[in-house]
Amino acid sequence: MIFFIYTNNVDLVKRFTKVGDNDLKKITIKDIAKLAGVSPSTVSNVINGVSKCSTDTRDNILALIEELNYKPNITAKSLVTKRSKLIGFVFKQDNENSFLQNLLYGIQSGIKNFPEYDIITTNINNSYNLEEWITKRNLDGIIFLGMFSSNLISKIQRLNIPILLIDNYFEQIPNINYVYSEDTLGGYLATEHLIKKKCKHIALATGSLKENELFFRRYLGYKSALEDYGIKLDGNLIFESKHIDFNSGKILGELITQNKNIDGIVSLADILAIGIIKRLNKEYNKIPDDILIIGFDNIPGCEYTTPQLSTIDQGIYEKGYKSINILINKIENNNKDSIEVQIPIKIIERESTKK
Amino acid sequence: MIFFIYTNNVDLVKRFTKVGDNDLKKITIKDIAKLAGVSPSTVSNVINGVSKCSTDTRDNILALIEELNYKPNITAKSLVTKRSKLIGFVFKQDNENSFLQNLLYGIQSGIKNFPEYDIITTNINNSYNLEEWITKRNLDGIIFLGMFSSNLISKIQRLNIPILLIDNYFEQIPNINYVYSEDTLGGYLATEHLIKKKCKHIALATGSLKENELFFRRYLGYKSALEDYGIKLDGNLIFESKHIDFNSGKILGELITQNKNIDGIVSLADILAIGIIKRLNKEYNKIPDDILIIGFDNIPGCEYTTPQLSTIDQGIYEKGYKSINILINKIENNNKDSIEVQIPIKIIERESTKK
DNA sequence: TTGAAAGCGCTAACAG
DNA sequence: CTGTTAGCGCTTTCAA
Repeated sequence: MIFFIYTNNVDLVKRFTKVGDNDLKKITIKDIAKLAGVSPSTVSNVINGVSKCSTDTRDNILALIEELNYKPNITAKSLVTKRSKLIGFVFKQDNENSFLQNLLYGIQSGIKNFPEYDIITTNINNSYNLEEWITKRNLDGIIFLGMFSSNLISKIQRLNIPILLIDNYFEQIPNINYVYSEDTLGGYLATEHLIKKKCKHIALATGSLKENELFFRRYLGYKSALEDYGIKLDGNLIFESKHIDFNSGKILGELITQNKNIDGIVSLADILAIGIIKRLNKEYNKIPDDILIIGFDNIPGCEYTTPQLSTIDQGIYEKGYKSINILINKIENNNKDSIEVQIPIKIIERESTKK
Repeated sequence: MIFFIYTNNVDLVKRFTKVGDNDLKKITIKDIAKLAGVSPSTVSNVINGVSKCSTDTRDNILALIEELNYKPNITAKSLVTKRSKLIGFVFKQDNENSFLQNLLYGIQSGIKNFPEYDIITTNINNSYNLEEWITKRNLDGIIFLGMFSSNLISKIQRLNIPILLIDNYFEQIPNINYVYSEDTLGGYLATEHLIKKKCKHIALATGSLKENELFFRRYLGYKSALEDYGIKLDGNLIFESKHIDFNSGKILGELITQNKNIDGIVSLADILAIGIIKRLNKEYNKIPDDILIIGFDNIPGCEYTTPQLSTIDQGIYEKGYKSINILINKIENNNKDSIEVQIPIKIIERESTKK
């Protein structure tokens, strides 16, 4: 039988426990208790800071914990407390989430403020049973990135754990938390930016406005800006795409080239804008001389295009960081109120609108 | 006191357990046992398929499990089996991992072949104690993406769990598994591709050849190809960059423009190539007329540039998918042999080498 | 301020 | 083929 020790003071352990020279033992709360000459419950109390005890025993126990590098077994703890300290993170493949890395990195960094917690990820497909996953792992909370059906979300809600939606806008179901960008403002600023550059016929490239509230909000910003500057909204200048990817962008680009009046494009997703640029460059190399374009998201690809794409930065890292903070606070405080947080956006001017 | 039921047959439970109308109860193995009129261990045996039992009791138990939608509590199981069924996935922010999403998606998809297992992620920074994380969560195995110091890996190894390194080449430490691409072949094919297009002075854009074995192997392919086609390797045509990102690419591009002889570039990372293209386009718009360029990785950004970047596709999704498979098989079979798997690469010809 | 005892939900001998 | 028992490492009453 081999045990493992994760301690620097093997001698101390050997002195008090039956551990041979070649054995290794993993320290438990009992070991600490025995060495400190107290009961396991006292050690547990000290660790968790519940009920006070004499400074002496406290210090003694803490010193031992430190010296033996004791780490409580989270599994055992979970079993009794019914908390896994595990947060689920769910995302789909289908959206061009070039920013997934950043977001996940933000989440991972943010969760380090809560040393007990960890992030566990999955994706879903038709046959995948998310409820089972949550139940099986006894998740304490869950984050969804992007659009998921309200049907799914409602189901998950029955499991009675805090839910946080990133970049999703549903009918406001209680006990669901939202983190998104200042999307409407972003749409406004992007449009205003073009207006101030003297664009008169500003096209809108977007995902589905009926099915995707995210785009709809950005669209509202576009609309308001036009109104504020006395430009009439022209439905013919709105180009919707079901899919949000590079090739769909090229298709929109194709359509846009057919209207020679257009002198500005607000693309509500960078990846569409990148496709549009690709298509426009093919026809005539006139960005930004004849036509300006601005995107939304600030994905890395914005820098790769020629010309480089102006855009609305949506603070992706911060989104992840904030999200995990909010969710864990909900969990810890057992707070059922629904919260909505907007991450500030900012405009990034690059070559595609430099005139 | 409120319980939760995750079952469709509340009545059945109520009949046998003290559960009021408004209570909900979470099904345990004891419930199944009681309802089936057997002992918990028998249920456990059936679930885990150990030791045979009469078809009758078996069917009966299975039917109940199905009907009550019983899911074993993985935490309780972990506590006794000492297996968390949790695989750690560690990556850094610093490399431009535009492919992280794909890779992670591959991992997540692959892990669905092992319904008990899940993937738990973290990143590391200077102060982060990875060993503590692994210990705390009692991880069954761990995957590293990219370069990590052999120092770190050795430390982790002491924890005695299977380790799998993706895109990393260390001195071959035993019990460590490797998944990487056919990097040398890729370097060879990329170079040969340019040679066949009549390039005579082929520059190499790369990360550090001393510090990063990944690039070194790709470089070996470059070198072999030149040899095979009787072209002398010219050290002046090798451009190393410490960092692998877009801006470093632009810097390399700057250097490359200073040697007017160069008529082909093999870039051992797409992201460098994209920067190079950006810089070259500024000077003279002569890709692919005067100078060809091919990258390595096939990240989405390859399509966004003008011209679009030819490259070596390294099967990122498959890498993730295979990796998790290998690792879990190691765990399940308690197999200590070290394994190395190469994911096949293929050349993708786009505009930047179309001549 | 501390400890004894029970138990979270499961598995693993060992008996029967 | 099945049940009894003990116990994983921790927390949580409750009593001392």
